[in-house]
Amino acid sequence: MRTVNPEQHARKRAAILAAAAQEFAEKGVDGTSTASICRRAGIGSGTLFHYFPTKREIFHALFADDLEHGARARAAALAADDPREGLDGLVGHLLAGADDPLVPGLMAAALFQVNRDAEFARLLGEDEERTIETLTALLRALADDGRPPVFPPERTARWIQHLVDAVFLAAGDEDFDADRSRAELRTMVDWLLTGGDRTP
Amino acid sequence: MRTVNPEQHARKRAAILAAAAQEFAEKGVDGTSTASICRRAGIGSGTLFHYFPTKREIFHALFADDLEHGARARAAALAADDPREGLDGLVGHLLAGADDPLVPGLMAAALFQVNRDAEFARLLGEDEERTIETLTALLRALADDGRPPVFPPERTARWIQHLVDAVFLAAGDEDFDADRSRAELRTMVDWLLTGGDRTP
DNA sequence: GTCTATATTCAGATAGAC
DNA sequence: GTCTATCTGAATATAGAC
Repeated sequence: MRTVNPEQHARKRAAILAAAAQEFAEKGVDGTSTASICRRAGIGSGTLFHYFPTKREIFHALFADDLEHGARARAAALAADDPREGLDGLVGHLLAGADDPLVPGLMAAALFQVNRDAEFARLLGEDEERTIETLTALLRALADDGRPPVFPPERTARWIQHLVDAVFLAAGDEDFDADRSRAELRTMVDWLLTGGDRTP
Repeated sequence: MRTVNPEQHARKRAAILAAAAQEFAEKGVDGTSTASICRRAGIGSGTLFHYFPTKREIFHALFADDLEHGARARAAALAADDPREGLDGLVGHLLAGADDPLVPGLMAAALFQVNRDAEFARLLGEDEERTIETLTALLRALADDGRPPVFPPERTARWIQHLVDAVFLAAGDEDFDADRSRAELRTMVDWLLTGGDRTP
């Protein structure tokens, strides 16, 4: 009998998600029809629903895949020798992908969906919570090590998250330069961590 | 003959905008029908289109009204005796309204609309540009006065704008506290302006 | 109430793995 | 040769605009 070929399945799934991402970024979730996703992916509607049960789940999967990478990045950050190194690595991971041209459209679609789709809100909310927890733990480790941040660890963690969000928001700007923004963000994080102290 | 009563007209217009704001925040521009705005405002569809030519224009008006306040705030900031005072005042103005419960929904709707409605994008884009110009001018004045910011004036201005955006984004969070966020933002702006120097 | 748009289902057709 | 993964596109159901 014929069996599932995991590689082939994964490849096609990824192709469908890529097509869906373009559509969602351009027209949002509600404005995108399953037919247009099928057209772009070059498949029939039956195939689409063979891979995903509903349109909403396609959108969720688009983000859920990234969240798994996030979990690994958090684990790596906590396992780092120096909390400061772990923190830098995690921030670097959070900023990855900021220069993807689909970011502005997908960000708008996601922000909109968070207000209307409770399950999606939970999905993103839990991931953000985990990130805050990890950042907070790293900041506490630094504080215990005699390097306390400017605000309390939990609030500093929130602000690092805010700064990352700000970079993603700026990604839609005319003159956005991902590398420059990343460098400036690092300077600001550095200040949040040290208050400008230059004691090595 | 019967003449328009400007006060009555403005009152009704404001009432319609308030009803529309709720609908747009909940369901976005495309998801909102003119019928639902009429229902919430307690008016007939004929009345709605007497005040506004199209649904899109209602959405534009919602923001255009605020932008006029912005123009006045910028003028006041430039006229201040000390650039630092003008800057603080302008930042305060930009943060006003962050605790309005409709902010998360309207922010999502606006961000989405910017990607799809060129005229709306121009409306917000020009206002943002003016704000950046004003902030940049104030920062240059400070620099000429021997108080240069951490990044070049133009980039520092962008970051102040980004930080304000980030606070608005955070307004949807569970434990959002507008006053605390405002205070923290002021601390960070303070650092952007001085690099942590405590020379008075 | 009618009518359009579109998410989802289903009955089949094809083809690869055993 | 059989069985199932994979795919298709017409059919269905339904929501919402007018």
